[in-house]
Amino acid sequence: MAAVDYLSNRGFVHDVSDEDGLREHLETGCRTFYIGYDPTGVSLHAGHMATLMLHGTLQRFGHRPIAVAGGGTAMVGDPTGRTSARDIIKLEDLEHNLQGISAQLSKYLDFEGGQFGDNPAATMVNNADWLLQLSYIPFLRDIGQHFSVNEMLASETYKKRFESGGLNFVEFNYRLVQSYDFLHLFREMGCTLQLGGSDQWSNILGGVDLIRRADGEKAYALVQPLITTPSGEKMGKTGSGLRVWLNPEMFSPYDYYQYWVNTDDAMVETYLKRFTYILDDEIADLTSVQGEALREAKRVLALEATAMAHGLEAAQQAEEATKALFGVTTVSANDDSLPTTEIAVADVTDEFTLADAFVAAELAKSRGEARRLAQQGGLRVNEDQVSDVDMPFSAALGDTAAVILRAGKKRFKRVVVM
RNA sequence: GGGUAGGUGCCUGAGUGGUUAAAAGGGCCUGACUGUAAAUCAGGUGCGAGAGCUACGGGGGUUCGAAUCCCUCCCUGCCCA
Repeated sequence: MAAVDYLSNRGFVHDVSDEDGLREHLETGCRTFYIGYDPTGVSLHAGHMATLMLHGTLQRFGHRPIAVAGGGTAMVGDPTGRTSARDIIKLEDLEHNLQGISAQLSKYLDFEGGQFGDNPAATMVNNADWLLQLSYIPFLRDIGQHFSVNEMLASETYKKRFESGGLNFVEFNYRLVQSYDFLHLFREMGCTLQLGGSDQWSNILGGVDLIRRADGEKAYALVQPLITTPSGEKMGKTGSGLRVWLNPEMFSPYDYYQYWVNTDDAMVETYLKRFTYILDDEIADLTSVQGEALREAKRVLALEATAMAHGLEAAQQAEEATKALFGVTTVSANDDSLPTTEIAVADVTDEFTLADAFVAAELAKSRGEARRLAQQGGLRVNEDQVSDVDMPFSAALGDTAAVILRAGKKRFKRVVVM
């Protein structure tokens, strides 16, 4: 199947600059393409999944991916889709962020080459390397001349910013800078295609236009639909607003698995298509059912997504823990693959109450909250409902060294006294 | 640079000297119902066992008492240059 058709079937295509041209282009050789990653955090999160999958998919079709870390553009700040100016990031943070992100990219892209047949290796570059050297006057002369202010002002992106408070000159230049990236990669690395989310459409087209105007050459743009939850939220946050980080230190594989297994019924098919490499037929089978049976599809989704981000072993552990907690078998407090909080023996005095333990395990923000939860019947030690959060933790512990604390139906922690 | 309107809890947004830890909505949490889904319903939602403490952009002041009045600084929008 042609790459373009696969992407289209899987729901990756929101807009293409020249679909027939691109199909032809991708079928007649190994092409170089890029996606930009914003290094404003130390870790990517589930909101980046769509991008990572798009990136990895095309590599599996034998094309060469470039991941562009926006080290330079992060210093400018993309005004797209924002109602206020982005914080401009500090240089030292940037370095740190780039390291974290590149480690995660390697889970989704093959930087060695040959992992999926004869695919070329992916490369990562930092646009700070060329952007920071630019001289203002030559840039204005060579690049600025190709951009129409009228056109930019008319665009939805900038119009919105005008209405909601205005934007500064730095942000206004973002379009030129990102377009220049594409031109640079085209010239230096033969990159002819830029991918992104549909919010990047105008920025990416800016680059396509620039390549045509400056060098008289053809380049392509393809953007994918942004996925929102049925309640209209962007992906990548839990209900309580926590980011679903890919870094296991920041968001455990168990929680990551839970994030996916809790997928809304209506989104299961979309997610399977976009976030796994499972074949179409199998997806069709999994999603042909209704009601409770859909949970199997969610299980597969969660396992695949977790395995990709954290490895198969971690994903299976998360699945086991899930079965134990929500299934018939009981959880063992001795199972050290469960998310665990360690408490020093010395801390477990008679003053240290059950409420303190729940706070320590991050299942309650304060003792007051633990108390409220208990009143509402939401706290458990192992299987037993907690009625008195002021009892010493040691009493609840008995003569064991580990217990399972639960808050509500879905949150739990294994607590071990060391 | 001048004028003007603002900055309240996770968010939107009331409150203009005293029962205001701060209306109302949203969000979130817990429970019921379920399928670890959605929808619905009930309760909860600063810290503290409590006394009490801390909170309405920052700092200072007036007052028995301030989110509310005064001074000052910072920030944002709008209009003019």
